[in-house]
Amino acid sequence: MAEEHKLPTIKEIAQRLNISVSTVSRALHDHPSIGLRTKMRVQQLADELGYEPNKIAIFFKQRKTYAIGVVLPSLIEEFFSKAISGIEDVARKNKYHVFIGQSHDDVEMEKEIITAMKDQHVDGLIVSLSKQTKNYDHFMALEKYNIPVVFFDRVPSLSNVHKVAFDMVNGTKQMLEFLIKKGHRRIGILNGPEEMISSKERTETYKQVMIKNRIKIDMSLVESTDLSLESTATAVEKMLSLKPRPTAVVAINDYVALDGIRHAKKLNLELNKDITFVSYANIPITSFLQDPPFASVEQYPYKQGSMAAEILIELMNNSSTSESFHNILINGDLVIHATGE
Amino acid sequence: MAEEHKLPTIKEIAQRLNISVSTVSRALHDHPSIGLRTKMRVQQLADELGYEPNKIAIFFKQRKTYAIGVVLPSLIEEFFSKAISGIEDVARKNKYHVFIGQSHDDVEMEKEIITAMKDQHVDGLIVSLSKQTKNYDHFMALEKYNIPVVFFDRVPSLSNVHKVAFDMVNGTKQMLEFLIKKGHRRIGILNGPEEMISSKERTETYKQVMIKNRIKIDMSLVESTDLSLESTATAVEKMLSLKPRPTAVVAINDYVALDGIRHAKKLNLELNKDITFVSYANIPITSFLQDPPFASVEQYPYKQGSMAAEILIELMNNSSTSESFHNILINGDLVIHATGE
DNA sequence: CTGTTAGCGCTTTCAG
DNA sequence: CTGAAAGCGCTAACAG
Repeated sequence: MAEEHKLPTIKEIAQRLNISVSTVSRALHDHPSIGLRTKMRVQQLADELGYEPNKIAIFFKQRKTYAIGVVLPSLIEEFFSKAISGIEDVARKNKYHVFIGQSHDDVEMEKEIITAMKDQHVDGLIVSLSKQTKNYDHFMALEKYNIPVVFFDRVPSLSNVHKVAFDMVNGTKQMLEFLIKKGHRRIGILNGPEEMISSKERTETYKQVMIKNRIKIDMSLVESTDLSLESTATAVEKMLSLKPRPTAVVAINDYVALDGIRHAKKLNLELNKDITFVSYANIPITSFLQDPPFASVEQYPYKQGSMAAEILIELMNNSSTSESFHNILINGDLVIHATGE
Repeated sequence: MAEEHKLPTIKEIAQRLNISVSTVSRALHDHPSIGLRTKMRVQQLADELGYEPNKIAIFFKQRKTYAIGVVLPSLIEEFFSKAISGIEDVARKNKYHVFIGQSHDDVEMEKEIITAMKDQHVDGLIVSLSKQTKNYDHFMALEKYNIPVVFFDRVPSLSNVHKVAFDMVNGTKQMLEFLIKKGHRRIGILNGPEEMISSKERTETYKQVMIKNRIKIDMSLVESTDLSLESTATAVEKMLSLKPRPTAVVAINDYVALDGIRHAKKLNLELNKDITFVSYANIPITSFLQDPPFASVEQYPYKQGSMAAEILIELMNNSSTSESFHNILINGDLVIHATGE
């Protein structure tokens, strides 16, 4: 069945045409210094034989693979799969291919993937950090191989790296101001793990907005979850048993918000009346939900991905000049889901 | 910043040690015929210099890339991202890397990706077809390059290919028998595009089960959607305006079922009483839904992915013998979501 | 306009 | 036990 047809090479073309391989190579590349006659003869024979350049040989020779690696926590989160689409589109436009690796929020896995990608000689990397990652040595080591890295969404707390991230400060301000304008004074936060920069930023912004609006800050209104089911349940429970209960809660993401909503319903609280939940958007089917969060901040994952890819491509082209570091902030937009209140 | 440290090669090690490259190569590979002394000297210097083999050079030499390509319609569907995880796990265990490409259900895109992967010299491919794909020439062409292909989930209607798919006949039987046992006699089908094998199988099984249960077949109870929003809306509308109305509806997937459910509610039908919806599972957050489908058939995407990968790896190892074709059917299981009825 | 030659890094006969 | 040499397919500097 499988005929061991070894594929034709420029060498073979050269022999058949009684010319040199370099001429063939040049002809195939439409080099200006090749005579039209030979060019055509070569082209034609190449077509006849079904010649296709061996990309691996070319990669080897050029020291370039036209591949970019993408490392992220999980494809299952719609946020990331949308980001990938953004990356892919930009990559394709620039003739690059994309390798994807999932860290599943495990640092060791993340390191493994990075190593694998370095071994495969990707020309550059786009990374969203695992939840566990606190040390960035495995990324810094890539400099040695001249592999540029652009981080997105979950970015390191370093200034000497390239990154694209959601503007948490601004997004959170929008949310809080929105709630305050609606009359809420007692606003809770269901925050993420304290190690994540975004969590810190959320807390800081919270304080800042409260001060600006002359609302006294009550840190018992800020609960953290490591995003596991149990931890989230505990946080939600604590939050809803506070006295007095918050009238609005900002959750780190839609899933956490939904957990809060379920719990509130169990307590027979009327949604968007006794208590309002808002969050940062990351689930697909809000429209099918009975009680969606009242509003969420859209984080534009496709845009984050495509911007990261654009920056990376720029870096790969001017590998020489690493003058300054990109630090892009993506502005979120408030989207209202529910009606009522 | 970026030091042009070119990476050490075996040649360099050889020179420094005043031995030949072949000896270095063998020493590094722990070849039995190399003296312990030299072996150790080489190993040590290699460590000192931070030597790492140039994989691209090796790929080039070995004509093998240890990469497998995965082509599927969309990562955003949880079904596929879970399948990927299955593929990745098996691949990693066998030292393979995974390239992913999304066809976005576009044949042209699918062809492009296949070409790109062929150019990158992947050692094998795992594919779930785009909705549009009716002609399989671009896959058949891969034989020429000795790239084996394993299809999964959306597989071609050919017998001379390797494939892993959900057992639609069995899954549909389970569903229908379940409904019939619950007393339903007038059962509708919201089917997928007629070109998809699975749709045909669903219809055939429907007829078969009806006959077996001595229920007269009414083909007006079978509606098709091409899965676009409009088409689904139309199909749902037709289905629910049939007289008499079906008391149960089997939908091709959860999204279609949810559309049906929404529409039924608009008509003030009581769910799981006036009308019951069931479907084939593919959404993540059933537990958060107000009115989930009453039951769905779990299709085990992770398992489909990992089995496809295992078959592929087997094929890549014995590229010689393409004796017979794998044709695996995965059994679904009925999962009840709602209570009541 | 075309050919010769060297070489990318590594593996692998074939000879010692 | 070790070395020399060829070669994978392609590009490009150099020389006509």
